[in-house]
Parts: sequence; C-alpha cells; structure tokens
Amino acid sequence: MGIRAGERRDRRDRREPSGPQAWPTTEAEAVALQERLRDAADLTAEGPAPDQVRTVAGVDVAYADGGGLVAAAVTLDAATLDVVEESVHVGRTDFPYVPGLLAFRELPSVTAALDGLAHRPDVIVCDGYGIAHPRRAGLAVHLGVLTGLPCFGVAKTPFLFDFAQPGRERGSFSPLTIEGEEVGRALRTQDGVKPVFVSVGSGIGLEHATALTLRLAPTYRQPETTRRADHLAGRHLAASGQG
DNA sequence: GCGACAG
DNA sequence: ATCTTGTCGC
Repeated sequence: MGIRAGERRDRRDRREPSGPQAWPTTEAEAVALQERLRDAADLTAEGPAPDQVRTVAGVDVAYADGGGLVAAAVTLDAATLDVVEESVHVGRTDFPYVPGLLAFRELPSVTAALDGLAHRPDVIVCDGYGIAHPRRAGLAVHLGVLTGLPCFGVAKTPFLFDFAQPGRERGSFSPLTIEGEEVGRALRTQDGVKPVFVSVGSGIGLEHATALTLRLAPTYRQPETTRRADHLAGRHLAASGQG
C-alpha cells in the first residue's frame, strides 16, 4: 500500500534492490536526491526563443483510485498549436502526494509516456513548478535534468513564495520571490483571469519560458500543452475502466 | 508546537 | 488530484 505522508520506511522494507540509481521510496531519500538535482539543473541557458521552438510537449497525469494512473504526453507544433503526436502510459504509483515531492509521484509514469513519443520535442512544459520550490527542485527541474531537454513549469495555484497580483491584462506579470530571490512569475494569460505561475526547470530562461507560455495560451488560461495532455490522460483513464 | 502546502 | 449541477457571462 505504499508509504504515507510523514511515514518513514527503511531499506529492508523495500521490495526493489537498492542500486545507486534506485528511485527513492522514502521522503528522506527523495529530499536527498532533490538536493543533488538542484545542482545538475542548467539555470544559466537562455534556451530557445519562441520562434526557435518547432515542437513543444505537454505532460500530465490523471489518477484513479488505489494508485492507478494514466500519464499523457502531447507534442504540439509551436507555431500552429496543432497536435503532432500523442503518447499515453497506463501504470500506477505507490509514492503518496507530498507537497514538495510531487515529482516522485508523477515522473516515472511521465517519462514512460515521453518515451512513447517517436520524436524528441524541443521543449517540455510541466503542470507544476520548477525552481519555485523549497529546494529549488520542483517537477520541471527534475524532468529537465532527466531528459536533457529545456523544461519549465506552469502551475495553476500558488505554492511557497511571495508575489503580488499582476495587472489584469493578458501579458502582465509580477515576480515570484523566495527570500528576495526571483524564482518565477505570476503571468496573466487572458484578460481578467487568475494568473498562472511560470518557473523554469532547466535549459531555458524565464524570459523565453514566459513568452512561450503566452504563445501557448492564445485562448484559455492554461497553455494548450497542458490542456491537451490533461484531456488525453482523463479521456484514456475513463476509457480504461476506472475513473 | 500547529498549520500550510504544486498535483 | 478527485468528488460534482447549475449557472453567470461573452
């Protein structure tokens, strides 16, 4: 039944042998890995400007009861926003949702879905945070390091940072800060709607991540990458019985 | 010490 | 995340 938030489990309780690359199964191991990933992220690259991005992939996960899940990856043409290809992975997770450790719950299945794509996208957009994270190692940092691709996050709700409301017009933004350090932006993608929260993961700077997010969200609050992946995962979960 | 806390 | 109907507005 997996571990629960706040629960510890020592080595001999694991079912999998503990190799050097073993995926963490306890909170302590997960935190230790994040502290190494934080240093492996490329936070200096400007990354591709929107005009240089040909394809961009969105990833998301839909959950059933008991740990069952469907991860989806959808690649879009960055210029037209047409779907180029889709991939789903039906699996499960035993890692619980713990704020700050979301990557350990979602990424194994997300990477499996990405592996199902025939072509590597130029950029990946996550549903969650990058460096706007207590250890600067959110989902997008983790996935960027794992894939070696430019990666950033677009989240829907605030996490652990300070920010002021941006102007009401599409394109307005304000900084997300942690102890005075800028870790992302609250970005208004449509006039008068709640802002989304953009933070880089690895291999792309905040300027390009912001510009690409706006380009990916011409009509709705969330970028089309996230919407497409969200819908694909949900559709597939419903079709596969559970939900 | 007790909450709050991406999805 | 997920559970869920109608409803206000363009």
